[in-house]
Amino acid sequence: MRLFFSKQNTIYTLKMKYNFSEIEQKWKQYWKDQNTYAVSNDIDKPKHYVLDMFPYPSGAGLHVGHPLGYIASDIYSRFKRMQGYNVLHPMGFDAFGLPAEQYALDTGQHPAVTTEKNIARYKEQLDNIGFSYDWSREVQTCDPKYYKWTQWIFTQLFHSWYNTATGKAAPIAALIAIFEAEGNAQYPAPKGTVQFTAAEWASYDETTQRNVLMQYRLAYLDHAEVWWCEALATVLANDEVVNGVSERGGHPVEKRKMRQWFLRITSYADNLLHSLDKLEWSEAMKEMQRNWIGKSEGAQITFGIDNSDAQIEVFTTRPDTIFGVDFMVLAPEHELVLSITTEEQKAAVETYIAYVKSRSERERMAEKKISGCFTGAYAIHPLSKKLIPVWISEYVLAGYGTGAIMAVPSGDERDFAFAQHFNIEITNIFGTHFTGEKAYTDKNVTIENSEFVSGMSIADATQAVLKSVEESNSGRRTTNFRLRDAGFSRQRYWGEPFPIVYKNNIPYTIDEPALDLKEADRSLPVLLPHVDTYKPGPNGEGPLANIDSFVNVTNNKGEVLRRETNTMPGYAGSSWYFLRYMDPNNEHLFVQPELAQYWNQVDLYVGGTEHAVGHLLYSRFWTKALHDLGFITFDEPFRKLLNQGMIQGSSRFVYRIAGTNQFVSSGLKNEYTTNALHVDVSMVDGTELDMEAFKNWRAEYADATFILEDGKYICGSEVEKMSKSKYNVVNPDEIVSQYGADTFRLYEMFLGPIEMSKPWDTKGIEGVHRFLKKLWRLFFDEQTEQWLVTDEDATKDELKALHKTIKKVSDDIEKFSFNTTVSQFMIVTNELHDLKCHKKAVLEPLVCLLAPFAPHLAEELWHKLGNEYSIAHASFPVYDEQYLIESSKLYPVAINGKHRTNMEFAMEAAQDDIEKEVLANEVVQKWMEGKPHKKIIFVKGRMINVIV
RNA sequence: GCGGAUGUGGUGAAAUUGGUAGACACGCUAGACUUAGGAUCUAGUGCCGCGAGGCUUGGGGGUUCGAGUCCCUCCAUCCGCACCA
Repeated sequence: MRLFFSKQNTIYTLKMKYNFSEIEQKWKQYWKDQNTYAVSNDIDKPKHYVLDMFPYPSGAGLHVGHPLGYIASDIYSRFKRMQGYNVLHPMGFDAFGLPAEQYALDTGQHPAVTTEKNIARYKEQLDNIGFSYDWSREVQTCDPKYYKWTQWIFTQLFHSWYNTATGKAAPIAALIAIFEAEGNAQYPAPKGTVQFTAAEWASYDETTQRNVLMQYRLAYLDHAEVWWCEALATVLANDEVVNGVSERGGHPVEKRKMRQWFLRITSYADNLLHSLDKLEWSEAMKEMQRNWIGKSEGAQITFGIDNSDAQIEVFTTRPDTIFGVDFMVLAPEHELVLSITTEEQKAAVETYIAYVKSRSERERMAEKKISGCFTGAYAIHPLSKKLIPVWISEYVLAGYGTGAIMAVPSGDERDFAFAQHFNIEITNIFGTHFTGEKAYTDKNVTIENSEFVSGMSIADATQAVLKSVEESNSGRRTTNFRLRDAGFSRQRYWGEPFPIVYKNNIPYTIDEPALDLKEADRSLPVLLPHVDTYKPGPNGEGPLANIDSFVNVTNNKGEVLRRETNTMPGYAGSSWYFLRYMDPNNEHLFVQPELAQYWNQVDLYVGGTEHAVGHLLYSRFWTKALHDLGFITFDEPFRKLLNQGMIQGSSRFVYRIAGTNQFVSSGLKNEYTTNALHVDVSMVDGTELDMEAFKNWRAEYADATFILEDGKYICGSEVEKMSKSKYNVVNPDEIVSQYGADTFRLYEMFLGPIEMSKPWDTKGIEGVHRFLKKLWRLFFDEQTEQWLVTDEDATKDELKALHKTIKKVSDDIEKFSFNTTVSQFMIVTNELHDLKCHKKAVLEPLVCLLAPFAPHLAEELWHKLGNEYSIAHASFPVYDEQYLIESSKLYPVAINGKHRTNMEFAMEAAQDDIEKEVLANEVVQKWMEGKPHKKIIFVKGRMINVIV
């Protein structure tokens, strides 16, 4: 049996050993007592705002992947603070959401209770890692003091419209004034078709007027499809629907239209697109937003229907191909489908629609199998007057464009595949370019076989067709966006209630005089009521519909009115939280203007790419709307964005021989038929399984037997997402207690570039831990328990090592290249050990450099060096070029591009002299094999290459 | 399907942006010190080869005196896709 010696024994016998747990506890307490990280609104100081995407506090707690970005932003914050900036670096919680509600459904525990518990746990875990947050500025989106202002912003959006003439949101009162003066001829509704004069407007009753205004509001009611599960009598989120059935219970689901709130983000599509240019985000991230917004220029063209008054509007980016139209395709949900379908096709169309109802949008887009159904109807070509069959197919989506396309199989791949599959004859409009084998999609071509545009380029043909359809009133130029208005309703409990009450089925915000609500019901926040059950309400409504005392409001006239029972989605609270940190306790304003002006944009925003198009787009939209309405002075929330990668789990597998309780080691598994099973990574050292631990893991493995290789059971491994179900989760608390927070912080940074995904490997942490111990030994002799630091003057070599490090560290932090910074710390520590340097003149600046990375250890050494204030307020060292100048360079010398030897030359040596010396060199002569040199390439300070 | 990214030793990675590929670590091998080692120190460690030397940055091709880096092409893996947040 092996003997294990406890760490504690050694720690207490050697006092001067690096005792991270003692050090870290001491300074955490000190920072707390001294309020070291409290941020004042000192508006005379230069500011820097460093923000993390706040977490959703899940029941599972943090795993080692979560803090990666937090560590990076903390390093940057501490760095900026030491450079003299007033740094706002807050943290909070995105605390409304589906998981807490699901947990409540399963266990009956109130989401408020579990959320509070989870937040407490998160804070404890975060504090463990030594972050420099100002917790007095914490926000929680589920706190009524916070969501009061989320509701307030919603109210502003409800009472606003987007004025296309000014390109800005404006109060709805201004729109009403316009309607009263001139009707809406100059201000058509974004998606509506109503037109009226001032006189007509005046003649409308309140209901009609409100309905018209609804078509303009930035927050508005409309109808949209949601996943409906009859068995659960509820609406489901996309990820609650798996393989076409509900995740819970596996019940069938279908899409159903419901009245929902929306935010008119599409009004800002162009603005959101163009102002990307002024942001310091990665091109990849901007590209994702551009694609999401999906601007495309084209035309909307109207096709009549034979024997019908109905008209089909299509959107196309290729009006030039209009004479190549061989069929039309409507989205199966298109409103005209049932009315134009002929009797003979009715049954087939209905069957097809039923099939599509069970399909998610993503399935439809990814589907390679072609499907569709002929409606029996024929459209009339607006120019050639030819009759064109009208089909429906899932590849046309109702939400994009007009939900209908003109199909040009010779020029579009999907149309081509569709035509082939259904044997639709293809018109060739590209002459010899189109072979009949596949669609011709190249844009550099002459259009043929197309009446008056034959022989034209695509550009010319596009203009000619547009002119023609505009003249015949059958089409117009339009810009289409892929971006859709944001669905803002959830039929759920755990979210912000809407500050909306209905009167005569018309929504009003609670403060509107028309409702005449009692004082108590007229002010924000509308509190989320306590419930006893989280079951859905009737008719697909959320749980709030079950609570009569919430739903019914009696106004001053004694009328019983009805509250909105939907709640807001998860992104409501997260769309503006960065503003609240600036002034978190203000009871009168969502943020005081002077503070918003001072703290301004977030200078560095750190978070994962998974938010590329959701959260980041919505926050930009809210910021722009708040800016237009005059509440803040900037129209982009996040100036610079840093995306951290994911830390993946490294899973371990054992291989059970099929039908037995015998497990075979990884290397021998191919000799048997086996099933791979995840095992908990904590039972595996590297890849070697602790067989005893495994037997004790679960009763079913108690009498497991093993087939070993070299006396060991070796596990298989695979990199996967870190998750409980894969038993590969590593908890930061464990790492911190074993190695300390400073080691943990350094190791996460050392793992690789911050924006890259990488697997977690606990084994590698020894390296950085060793480095900290080695650094410690520059200050202390562990054997003699002596403080080694002296006041001697530093040598040239020592200063060079120091200043090289100052330069590298400062440059790398600005580039967010933290992994190379840690390497540099290791390099300089190795160098100082070799130089036996224990001089304060070198070590003190070094401690300051290290402070953002390993704040506890740095604080300890800083105080041991005789400083009385926190290192958080020390100055970051600045390098001096004079210590870095090199007088000579060891050049690599290559012959014909192959590196053969190295030769040292003075930096100032003349090229002629260098060439002479190189040619005279023995090694060089050997490789030149007596041949004359053609030329010599000399790059000063870099290399020498001799060509023969 | 669309969009975004990534491929370099046994492993995580570095490379001054076109100039000595593999810094810094992990792991491994050998040794020193030690009552002990999961402390510390020393040496070695991309691959092939006894050696001289050759090969090597996912595969193939190209530009260049010189390519991990630029261009073309193919392959593989990961992430997102609108009600998870």
